[in-house]
Amino acid sequence: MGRTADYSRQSCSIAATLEVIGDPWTLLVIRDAFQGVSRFEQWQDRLGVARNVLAARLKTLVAHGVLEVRPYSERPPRNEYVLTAKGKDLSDVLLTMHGWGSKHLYGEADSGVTFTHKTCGSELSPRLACSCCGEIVKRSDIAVAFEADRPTVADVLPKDEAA
Amino acid sequence: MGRTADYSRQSCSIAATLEVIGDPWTLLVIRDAFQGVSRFEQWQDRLGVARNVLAARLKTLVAHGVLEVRPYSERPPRNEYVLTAKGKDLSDVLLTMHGWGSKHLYGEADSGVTFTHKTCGSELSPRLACSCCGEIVKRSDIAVAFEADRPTVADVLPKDEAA
DNA sequence: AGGCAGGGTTCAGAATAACAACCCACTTGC
DNA sequence: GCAAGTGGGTTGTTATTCTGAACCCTGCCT
Repeated sequence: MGRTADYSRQSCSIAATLEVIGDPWTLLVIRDAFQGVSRFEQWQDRLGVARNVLAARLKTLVAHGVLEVRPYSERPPRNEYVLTAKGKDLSDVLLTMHGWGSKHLYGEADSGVTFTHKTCGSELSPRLACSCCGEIVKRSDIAVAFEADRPTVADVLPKDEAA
Repeated sequence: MGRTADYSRQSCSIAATLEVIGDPWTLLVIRDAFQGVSRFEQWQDRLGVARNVLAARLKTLVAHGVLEVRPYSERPPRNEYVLTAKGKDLSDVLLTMHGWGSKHLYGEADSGVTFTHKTCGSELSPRLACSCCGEIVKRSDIAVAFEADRPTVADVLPKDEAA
């Protein structure tokens, strides 16, 4: 389920990541999860997404281990969805996307959501740092390497047989 | 064009960014562009995407100023597509996605593409740093703020009247 | 001329997303 | 006790989008 496109023959972490978060609405669902949304109706209200699509997205995010189902009521049966550690690690992706959009799309206009870095008080505009040496990464300092015969996306992701 | 989903009523840099790069295949097109791909046939060979979809994606990326058309031959007329500065700034998004996929999807398996940080020689696993104070950003150090009545995505993006 | 390459466009048909209605298990109001 | 309301979905239909394959055009090669 999800987009029609099939990335599974690629052998690339980016393609694999897109297989998980690349469906329409998915990343906005995750964005809202970071802002504390955890229930079906809340997402539905905020996004205006079709209910069946939302249900499908939540299901596949759970299947991929990004969200976790947590029953918060037995009678009547009610679930909420919370980010797992894996899901929380997507914050970097969201923040870099926010940074790019703020810089290149909104410019000075300023969108409705801003992230502030508490320790220094400034509005966060993230740069990438190398976790090994701590330096800010410049594009020119990056070398890309290709290796053949690596596992494809299909090898790595669980089948979405959510039938 | 693109995904059916309509994010334009949102007021959020993330949604705006998704409006530009959220269509199926788009981010893989950009990934390949970073790896030096600049011509129609190259993308088509590497991605296996339908030709009309590829043509549509290139068109909207140009419309959004992520790619730039450059004729490299007059007779016969031939175009190539290269990343603009705006497009090159998407490297951070690609790198964080690669980092997440490598860590959580491929794990030790190692996908076919790796990024090396030349200055320290290690495989790059990016962390976010605050461009203001230079510190590595921890999730707990981030405060989210909402402001009402900001321009929506529709206000900020050019209409895709690529008719 | 015939074949081929690059860069597309134009179809039909299949797979999704959108929209709207409906269902079920309670809980609350009267 | 029963109607209405709420949360969390499912089940249809319709409308778009993607896919796949064929086709077009300009020029180069032989």
